[in-house]
Amino acid sequence: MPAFRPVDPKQSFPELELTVLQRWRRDDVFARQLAQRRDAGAPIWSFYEGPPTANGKPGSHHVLARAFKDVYPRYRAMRGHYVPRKAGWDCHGLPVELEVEKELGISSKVEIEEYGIAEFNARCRESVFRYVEDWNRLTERIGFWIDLDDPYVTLENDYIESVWWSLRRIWDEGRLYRGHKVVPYCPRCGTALSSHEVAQGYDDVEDPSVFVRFPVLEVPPSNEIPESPIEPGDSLVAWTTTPWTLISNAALAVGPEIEYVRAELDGETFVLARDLVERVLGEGGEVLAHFPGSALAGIRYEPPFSFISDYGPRGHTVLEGDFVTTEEGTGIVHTAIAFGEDDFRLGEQYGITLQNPVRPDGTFDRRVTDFAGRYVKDADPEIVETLRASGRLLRAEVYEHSYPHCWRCGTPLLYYATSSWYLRTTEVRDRMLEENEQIGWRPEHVKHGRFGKWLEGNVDWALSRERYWGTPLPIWECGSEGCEERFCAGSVADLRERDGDVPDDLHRPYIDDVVLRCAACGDEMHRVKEVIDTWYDSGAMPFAQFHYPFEGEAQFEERFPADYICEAQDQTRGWFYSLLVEAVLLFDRTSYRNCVCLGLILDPEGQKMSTSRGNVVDPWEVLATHGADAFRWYYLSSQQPWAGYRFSADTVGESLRQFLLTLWNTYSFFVLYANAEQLEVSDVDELLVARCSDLDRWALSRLQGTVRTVIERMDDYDCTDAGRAIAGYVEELSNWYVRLSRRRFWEGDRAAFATLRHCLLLVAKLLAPFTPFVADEIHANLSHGAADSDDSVHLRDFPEPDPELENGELEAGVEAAMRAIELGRAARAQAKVKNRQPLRRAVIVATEAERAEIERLGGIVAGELNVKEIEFVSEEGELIRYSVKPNYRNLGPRFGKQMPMAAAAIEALDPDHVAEAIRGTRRIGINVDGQEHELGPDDVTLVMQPLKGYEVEAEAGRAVALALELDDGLRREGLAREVVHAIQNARRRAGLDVSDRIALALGGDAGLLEAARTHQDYIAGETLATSVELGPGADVDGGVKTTIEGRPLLIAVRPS
RNA sequence: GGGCGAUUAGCUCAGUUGGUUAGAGCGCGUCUCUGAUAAGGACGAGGUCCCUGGUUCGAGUCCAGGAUCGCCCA
Repeated sequence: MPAFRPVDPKQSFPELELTVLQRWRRDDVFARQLAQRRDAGAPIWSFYEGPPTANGKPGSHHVLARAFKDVYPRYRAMRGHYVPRKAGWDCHGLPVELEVEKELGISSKVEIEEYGIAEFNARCRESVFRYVEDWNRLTERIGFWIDLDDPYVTLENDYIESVWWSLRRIWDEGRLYRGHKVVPYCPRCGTALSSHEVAQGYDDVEDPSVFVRFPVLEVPPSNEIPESPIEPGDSLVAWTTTPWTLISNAALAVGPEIEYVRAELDGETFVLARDLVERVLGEGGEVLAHFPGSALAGIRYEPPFSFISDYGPRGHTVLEGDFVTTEEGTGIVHTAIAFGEDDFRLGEQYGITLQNPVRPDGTFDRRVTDFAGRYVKDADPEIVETLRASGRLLRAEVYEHSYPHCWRCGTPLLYYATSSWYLRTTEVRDRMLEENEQIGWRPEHVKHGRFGKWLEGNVDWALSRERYWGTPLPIWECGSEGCEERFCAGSVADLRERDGDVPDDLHRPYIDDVVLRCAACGDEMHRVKEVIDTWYDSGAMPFAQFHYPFEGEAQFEERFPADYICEAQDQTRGWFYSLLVEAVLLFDRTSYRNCVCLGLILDPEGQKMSTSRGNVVDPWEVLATHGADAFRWYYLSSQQPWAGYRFSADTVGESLRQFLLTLWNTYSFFVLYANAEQLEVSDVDELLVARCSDLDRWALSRLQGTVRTVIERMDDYDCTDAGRAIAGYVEELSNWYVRLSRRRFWEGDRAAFATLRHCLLLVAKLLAPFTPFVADEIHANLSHGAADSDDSVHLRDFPEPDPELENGELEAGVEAAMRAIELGRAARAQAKVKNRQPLRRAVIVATEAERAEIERLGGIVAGELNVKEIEFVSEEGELIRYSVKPNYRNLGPRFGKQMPMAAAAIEALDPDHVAEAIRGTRRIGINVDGQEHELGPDDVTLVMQPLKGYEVEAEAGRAVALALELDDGLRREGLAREVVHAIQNARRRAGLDVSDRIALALGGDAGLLEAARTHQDYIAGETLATSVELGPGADVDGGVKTTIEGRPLLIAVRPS
């Protein structure tokens, strides 16, 4: 029974992960990690889960978010925090309703109401959990530790009640009000559309484009323009593409800074913006005077229609508006308060009375006698004709532009003033900006960029939706004429107190049946019909997830605000905003301290991944082929997450090969030889630094720096750099430490085993937040061996760097040795001399300091280069030539403009003298522009030029030269190594284990056999041969035949 | 139309406060090594650092303008 569970070097990671998952489940590891910290009174590190909606299958982009939501909590937990992680589900909203509408084959509010709100909402309720099992399965499979057994669910009565509580708080502060606003509105569906919906429905259409005369009636005295005063009878010219809104014309708007003219054409006088005279009037217009728009303010004019005239004192006058441009039209803007956002704002600013003669179905009401009952767009041609008949029409054209349509029914949208409930967020705008300064954003630019800009432009939140499946707005209004009484419920108890009969389900339609008694007049109060924007639900999660303040007070307080949240960048105006604004409204502070924004997942062609494009990668496919660790590792380390990902299953495979397999091979190497040596865990669990080799100490030293970097980067929410640091270390461990130390492992060197085990265990801990499966597997086997244990790396503390194990000089030395090895290998390749052919000597060019370090590792360097001896040539060697380069970084600031001259002067210096100057035995200077400058050692760099007569490779001041001449001894040795190589291949072909002993027989070419005889002990040792037969008499029957340098060799290998 | 971001090798990405020969991995070609490896190593091909100006002794890096792409919003 081996001490360590044998490791399959070709292990399937997906299979491995499933066994680890079972272990976690069996040992209840997640719960124990939580309990361990909680029971120890560890400080809380708070994470808020942004709730997904489970009415669709989770995709690969959800794996991205969940990987990032997992990695930092895991890290913090290992660093000693108690990190509770409560799952959540977002349940309400229009997308859910649309899904259900699609199922039912209906597409309008009328149809929903015919179908029945109760049944409709019941279907919505069912729909939002349709894929919850898929979500739970995926969440567990990718190792996202979050408490799925006790999630917050936004449709539950408790959650709704907490939301009500918050709305009541805001109501009490006078920040929840009913107001009017112009919104994109579909008259056929009878509902406003969200901006997201509007964006889907832009379409090119042809609309009428009309220029209309607005005759001046009266010019206020203060506005007289001396040169050429506007006179009654002049025509102000305005332009519109929606003639039907002219019926509601309430004012004209001009830009105060824009220049306008009074111009004559065919005996008629027009007023319009200077820049647009030609476009509107043609060539013939004669300009009489020009003046700024402010000179027009207050002018009273005659409106084109007189159905409605009561707009208040500033009605049908010229107003100043900051939104006016001269890019199209006339620079004078027809203003219809109810049908445009700018118009509406202008109306508010000047106190224009809001008049809306268009009914919710898009038809004119009775006041518009001539057109009453007509759908507004259909009335356009007749309206134009009427204008023509009355002499008001200056010009009518057809205008093609992109205009929004209802994406469901294709009806052109109207911009339409409708009443909504608002949160007065503008009152806390400055507080939000202040709190935003406290938030750590990743990437940093979000703070003052996308998010900060959004906050600066804050407008009151239109909270209500005239829909069905959402948290009902808890406002009851008195139905009695003239009674303004309203009541905002802050709890279920509030309703009961007012004798409301509270239903079991707080959703529509049941809540609509709750009738209260008006406190003022005693009449009946009914709930308003609206539900609230589902974003409010999600922003309420800091308190609503605990049913605060009705219960869960302690939990709320200890977890508020969150230390960390993470979502995709599109949440800037979604969850990131709703969380902040609600927290500031209710608690006057932000609800999160750090926020990581994730980018988009694109397909390999750079196209956004979406179901409609059909380019989504099924996460289960990735998990089945490469596994969760590879999936996570790709996301966490391949690049900064906000940059977005060019994603395909293949790129995940690449990160698997690149990193996880390197790690796994190193680990399996350890286990293979530890078991071959029959080591026990206790043989290697103590790291005795005193018995370690330089290379051991090097591996340990590099590890400390890696630990420090990982902690520093993880504390800064930069798992990308942290992951890359780990990958860099694993690469060094595998390709330098293990490769150069192999012989020690074959020979059972305990210090090597203890070192490698120590490093791998620490790497497993560093990796635990990243690749929790493979980290736990390696940790389990190396710490306990084959013994069964319920220990887990995830219950351990994160490593701390140990300064005792750090050795900067050693690291520099090994670095120099590595460079020498790399250069030597290059020289061999250049000379086309195989590595197996020993050479007499390598000559290494190095500084004195490097020389000392390389000499410490001389054996390793000689072995790697396969040379008998190493010789050093330092600066003083006569074979060396130098060239001198200026150090721009130092000298640039000193010489400034004279730098080019200084550089030329330095390059002309005698390199040998510079070398002496650097050693401090001589002083040296240059003369630039008649001025003398002394140079210090840091001002110049010496570049050593390679030697002559050797095969050399050189780079940046280092060089390695190889002596290429061979003697018979070296040749024989080279042949012996070729023979070993051939025997090893034969062993492998025979299917022998690395530790199997053999009986060896060799036949064939006499020269080869002679080399083999000379180095018989070496060959036997290398190939684990207990007996060696050589020569013509050797029993090579059944052996394999091969050739070395064209000479035949027969090899027979038998287990002994 | 506005805001934000990106653009470096065929592909995926690094590139520090501005410092003079711009890097890595993958892929490709040639060679090599193997007593762990799906691996490792060497060499090679492959670059208008998106473009144009500017600042500077010096710009992939800083500034301005433009192009293209993406996101968010109108």
